[in-house]
Amino acid sequence: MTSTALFAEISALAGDPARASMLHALMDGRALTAGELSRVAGVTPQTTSGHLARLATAGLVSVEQQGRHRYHRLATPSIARMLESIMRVAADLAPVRRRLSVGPRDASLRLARTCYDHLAGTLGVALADALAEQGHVELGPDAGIVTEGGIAFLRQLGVAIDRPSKSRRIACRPCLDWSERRAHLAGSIGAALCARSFEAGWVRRLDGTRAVAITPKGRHVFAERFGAVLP
Amino acid sequence: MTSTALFAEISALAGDPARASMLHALMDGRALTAGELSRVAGVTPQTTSGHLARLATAGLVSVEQQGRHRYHRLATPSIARMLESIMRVAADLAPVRRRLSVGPRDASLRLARTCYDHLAGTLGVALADALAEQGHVELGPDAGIVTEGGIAFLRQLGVAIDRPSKSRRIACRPCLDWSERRAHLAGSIGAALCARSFEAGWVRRLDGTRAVAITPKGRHVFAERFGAVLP
DNA sequence: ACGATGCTACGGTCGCCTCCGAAGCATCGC
DNA sequence: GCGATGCTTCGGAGGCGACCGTAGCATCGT
Repeated sequence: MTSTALFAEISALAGDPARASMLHALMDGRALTAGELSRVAGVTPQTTSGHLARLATAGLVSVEQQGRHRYHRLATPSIARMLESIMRVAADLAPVRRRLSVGPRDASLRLARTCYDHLAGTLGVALADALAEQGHVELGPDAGIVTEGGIAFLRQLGVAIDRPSKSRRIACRPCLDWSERRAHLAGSIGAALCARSFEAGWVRRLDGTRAVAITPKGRHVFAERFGAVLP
Repeated sequence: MTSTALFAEISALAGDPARASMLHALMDGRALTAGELSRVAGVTPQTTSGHLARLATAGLVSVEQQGRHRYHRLATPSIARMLESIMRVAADLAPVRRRLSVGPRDASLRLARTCYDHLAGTLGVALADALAEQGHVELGPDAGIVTEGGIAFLRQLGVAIDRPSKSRRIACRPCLDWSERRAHLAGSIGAALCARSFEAGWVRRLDGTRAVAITPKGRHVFAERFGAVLP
């Protein structure tokens, strides 16, 4: 198995529309059953089973059996990053092609959603902008930095931040997504902020999708404490 | 054209072994002719032509005609990052599968090579380690920071660094690659360091591959100035 | 002008892979 | 126990796409 062949195999696995839909659905970091993924992909359960078997043996998804359900999730965070980067290219290429479908079904996704382990969409960008505006983070072209004040600010709001032992500073990863085409906070900081948002009830998951709803409490916190401008 | 369909299309384009080889070869950021790519992929010119046409119309590669040659390159840096992230997943998955081929042909690639616009391989990792050791950069799990001393140090060596206007600090992007499985410097800093290395004759490109050779002068500079430990 | 080189267009073959229907196995609820 | 649910395996039909041979067009060197 040469390096290129494995590369092609992984890409080909992501290159089927049905499997792409499933991987897309798993991008929020949750574990979904084969039946749910079947409905998402729009194919019959037996076809889905075959797809999931291939994804599992390749190591892209991990399977966990619970009773008569089999829960599938992305095997590693690096796979989520890979899917992210492909979506990024797709967003770059979309204007050249036809316009992306912007139906009402996408509206809630555009406003706020999870991107594997962090918040994305208008909300994610607004939070990143607000944190930068207040001097809590500094966002560069390749990466970002959480300032001393930012660490204190986030800790005060209950966001669990692990400070690296050696460094006094914390670097964070920006993530460009398809809807806003702007940077939002990813990496461990983004994950901690997202986890805290769910824990504190600032956002809650919407039905069975990647979309999240901003609660009244969350809207207040995001506006008053973070200084984020939300539509 | 819905978002998922475009995602699948891009993945499928990268999912063919012949096209994967071509994209792999283009990862060093240079522009290659159809004939070169044909030899790399191991297929006939007419098959190559078809593949390149599909890659070009999709927008993954851009074409530039010069005489009777047609030069192809990756259309955007985001595409290089996408390929990088797929290679990263492939490297993660490789131990589970069979061992990667580590023939003598790969030896020079493992020692030093370009990764689109920055240096990778043992050299890339050694430079990153040395810069971190000397306190010129601080590498975190998600991103890194170039310190004030690091900026001065790199400028002194002729590395062109654009300091962002607003921030006093420069964040940089780490890149994990398949051979070392360790972080090396990517992003604008990595690109500047790589460009300077070619310009100053510290490294030179090896025949027609991604591999680069470390010149005697380069070996001296990397060891004495950077403090990098090279085999 | 002439052949050589680099690349592309067309037509046909072949193989892989996606998909579903039918059937089988495990688990859950009653 | 017994049916219902969730998922998988098997088998076959269908279609897409990769590949090459042949042929044609543009460009370069002499």
